[in-house]
Amino acid sequence: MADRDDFAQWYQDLVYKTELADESPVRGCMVIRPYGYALWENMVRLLDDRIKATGHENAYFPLFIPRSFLEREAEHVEGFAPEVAWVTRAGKEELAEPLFVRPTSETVIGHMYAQWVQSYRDLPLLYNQWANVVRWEKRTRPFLRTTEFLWQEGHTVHRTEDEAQAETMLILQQVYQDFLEKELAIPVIAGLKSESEKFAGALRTYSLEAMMGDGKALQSATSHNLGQNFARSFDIKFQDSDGEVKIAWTTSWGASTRMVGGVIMVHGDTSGLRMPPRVAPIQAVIVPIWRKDEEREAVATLVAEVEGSLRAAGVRVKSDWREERPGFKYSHWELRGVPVRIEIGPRDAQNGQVVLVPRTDRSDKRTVAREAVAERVSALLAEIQQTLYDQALEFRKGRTYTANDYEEFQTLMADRDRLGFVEAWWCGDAACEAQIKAETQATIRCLPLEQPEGNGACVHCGRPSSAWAVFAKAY
RNA sequence: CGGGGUGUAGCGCAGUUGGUCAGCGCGCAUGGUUUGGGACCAUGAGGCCGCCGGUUCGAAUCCGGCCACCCCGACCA
Repeated sequence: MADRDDFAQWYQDLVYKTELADESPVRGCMVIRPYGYALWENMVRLLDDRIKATGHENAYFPLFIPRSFLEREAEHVEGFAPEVAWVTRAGKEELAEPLFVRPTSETVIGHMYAQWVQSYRDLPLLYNQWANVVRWEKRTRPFLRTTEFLWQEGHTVHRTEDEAQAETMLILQQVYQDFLEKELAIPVIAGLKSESEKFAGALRTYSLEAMMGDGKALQSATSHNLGQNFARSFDIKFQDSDGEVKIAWTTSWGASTRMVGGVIMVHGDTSGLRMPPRVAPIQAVIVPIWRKDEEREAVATLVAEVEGSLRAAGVRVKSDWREERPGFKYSHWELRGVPVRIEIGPRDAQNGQVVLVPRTDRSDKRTVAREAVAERVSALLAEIQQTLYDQALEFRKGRTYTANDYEEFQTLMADRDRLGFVEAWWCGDAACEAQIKAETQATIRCLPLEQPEGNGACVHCGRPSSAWAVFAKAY
């Protein structure tokens, strides 16, 4: 576990050792275990709150979709066909029309929307669904890329292009960016995807890019302005107030269990996970310490009291009464990333105090009076949440570079110990982008929303460029 | 789908000139001593050595075929 030099191995070991997930009998699929699922549930709750707060409603659409639907949007087919799983038989019967397992639901939802939208008065239509999807990827990694994964996908319909664009940005920034930064303590860069990296069938794709502990980028959420592409293919039309029949504008946006991988890779350290308190399945763990029976009794009384007051204060707390030595329990919970450890031993029972130890700094032990525990733990959780964010941002800043020429660019991308984000001008030519990828493995993660003034020379070809891009190796 | 690798106890591995080669560490069970940073002792449970076939008196070990998984690429949230 201490070996983070082999980051991929460190990551995988951590996922399994901490019991977040386990391998399944089916290649590329994983079992999300209770500890991992509890984390996901907390993420779902906080993200769902934001989705609803911005006016969206949840619905559910079917897992199976008729083959013909996939073929309706040309770019969409091309993009997803290679990784689609098919159902061709039910029992002994061959199906008249094969069904595919949704890799995403634009098609079936578009089909339904066409029936539900008649008038401009029906708009906007703002629905979201929480679902599983299947993409038959060649190469998988737990949470980061699994054959089946869990996510939410929002699908909206609008009257005007401006409205659709506003929705796309609202989701990107007010929903996803806010969620990632405030709840997961993961700083992200919001930006526009290049043409070659955009969603199959979209007009424009925006994403949030986060830097992992090895300097690679993880696309953590995406928001697509689909323009009228899907509306045209699926016949989503409405009669406007001027009496004219118009084609609608749609968006879609998604965030998945991949974000769990982000939490691991952004915050994890050589001792294991570091759960952001806001989503930690267990925010504080009480480790009772005793030798003799009478000590245990005195300790138990204080543990019960502290546990009660923490629970009353809304803290997710657990007492670890297992017959193990304290040191064993410390490392056990550190590995699992519990933000705060509370040690309660005979000395503490005697003095009416407890010892708080933040996961972010084990040497920072704090002795707290029993009456003040709830307040102090709550404050400490907030402090840890902030510390994790600050450290992640600091790390990203330290590994973000500006490349003035291609040689410098290549040097940066080749140095494993300094690997990170490289910002540079880009001419906008897909050929240039492809060559950079072929030569350095780095891709354009996004064109950040915040663009510098003026323009410069493309880092690859030197032609005049007005686009400022973030390049990185990506997951 | 190309290149490389590995299949032996729940996990990690050793054993592969054919015959005390069914073993080690961790974990697990029971009992005891321990307990403020990953304890120790004792006693146990647990494996058709990936699968199928062949060679042989005898195969984890040699031969042939198959399967699975992992790593590195191309594809991707």
